[in-house]
Amino acid sequence: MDELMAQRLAKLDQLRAMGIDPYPPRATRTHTAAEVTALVEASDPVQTDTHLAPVDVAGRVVARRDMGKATFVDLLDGTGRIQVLLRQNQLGDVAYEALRLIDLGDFIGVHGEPMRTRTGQPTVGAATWTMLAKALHAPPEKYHGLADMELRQRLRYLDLMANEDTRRNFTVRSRVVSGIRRFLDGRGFMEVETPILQEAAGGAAARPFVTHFNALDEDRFLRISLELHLKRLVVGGFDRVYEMGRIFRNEGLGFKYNPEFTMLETYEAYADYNHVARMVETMVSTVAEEALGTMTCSFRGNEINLAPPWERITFHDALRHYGQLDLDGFPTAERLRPELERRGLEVAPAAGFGKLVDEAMSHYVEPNLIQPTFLLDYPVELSPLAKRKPGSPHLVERFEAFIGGFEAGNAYTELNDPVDQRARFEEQLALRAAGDDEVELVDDDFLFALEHGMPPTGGFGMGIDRLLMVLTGQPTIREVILFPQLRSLKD
RNA sequence: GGGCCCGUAGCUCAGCGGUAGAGCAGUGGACUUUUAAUCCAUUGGUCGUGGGUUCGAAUCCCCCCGGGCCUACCA
Repeated sequence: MDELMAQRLAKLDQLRAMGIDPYPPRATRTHTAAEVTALVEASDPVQTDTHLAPVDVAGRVVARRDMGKATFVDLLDGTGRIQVLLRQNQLGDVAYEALRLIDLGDFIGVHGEPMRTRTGQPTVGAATWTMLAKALHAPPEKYHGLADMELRQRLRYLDLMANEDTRRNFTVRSRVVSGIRRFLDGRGFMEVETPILQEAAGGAAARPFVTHFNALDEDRFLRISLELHLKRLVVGGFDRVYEMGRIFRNEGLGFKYNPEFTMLETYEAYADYNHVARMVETMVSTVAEEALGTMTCSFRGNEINLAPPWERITFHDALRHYGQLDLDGFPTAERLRPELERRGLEVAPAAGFGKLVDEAMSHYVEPNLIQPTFLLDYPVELSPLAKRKPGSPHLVERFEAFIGGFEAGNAYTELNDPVDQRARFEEQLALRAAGDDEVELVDDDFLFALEHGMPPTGGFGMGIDRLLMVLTGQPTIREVILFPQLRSLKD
């Protein structure tokens, strides 16, 4: 039925008949592909008879060019490609004939001298070869790679095998994540882990996933943010904490949405949102420089420069500037809604002032914030966990960071007044009663913690996946998540 | 959830009422410095699934399955 697989299974049998284990438990490798290339580059660049000491390389067979009594094979390992040259007079007739049993996708090891070919290509001239692991399926097409989006996501290993860009994106992701940890650790932050299964999912306005804890016969919610637990730790006396971990929101899929995504949150006692802004622009630009070698990147047709300082503009000024909308003239939901409707914006009937303002901002301001920008001082209705701005009781000390036209981070001077916090939760409750089901829930346990005193604190949150979209220049979040959510396949 | 588009060989794609095609991969052959190797020959298909229209369906219509883009809610 599956003829290609049957052929490969037959080759397995032939290998075993020759006394060769097609899946040996160990491999010998003295050099990676990159190391051999460097070794050859560092030696006499002219092709000569000078002999370098033999090396052992190992990798997946990704290309094969059979020339009769000489065969070229390209091996791919974690560091890149290396060409090997297998010649009948070097290997002997039996070992050379056995090359028939090597297919694309197999892992082999080669022992031989590093050399250059006539064209100067660094190559290992094989003295012997070893089967390391036989593949039973053919790899994707060598030139076009794996292009089908669905296959690339469902069979990510094939995507990684075939497409160098994919390998690069996830390599960058790894470097960015470790770079962020290094940056924060270097500033005296302590990494902590807080519960994913929670009795109440708070800290953000989003629908949670629900699961059930059998032993206690109680429902649990998967966390939708990290905020409330991290602040409890600040109450407890950990001055600088952060967590980078998966959070879950029971919402739709889209080019910038995956229901599980990685969130970074930091909390720094004795800092405010101005401190945080300086830290964020320094952190993102530093990490970009480390991971990409540059502070500029290309995203959705724009060249983005991440070098600090980033642009700063207040929420009010931005709406005035980009939307010709002056909130001073529309201070309540009752006044603002008809104005937005007059302008042709669609707004939910249950939307309170906060949601209306947010809608206006998303429509007029957000798409214009291509270069990194801090949008400062949000309306209090939109930010139930942020501290009010002195002298402006309707504003809070909050910023969102925008890059490439969408939100990449969110920060505030944390609300540490437990009485005000309780009042804000209750305002959210009123919104819920009015029909908005995506609001902050009252969290009495968190309030009890705040009542014990939390120092003035600057907090920050950032979607790592979205940052990665910008840094790698990928147009969809699925390109920076190894295994994005997909509908399950039914027979 | 709504709109538009896509599903053909292991992979990348043509074909869009009249005998199912190409390139790569595979198989056999030639070739000891190639590198998208080249050259000769050749195997391989329930055309996503199920129904319908038709003398005849990969092609037209409908249902379903999966995916992509746009759109709405959420970061």
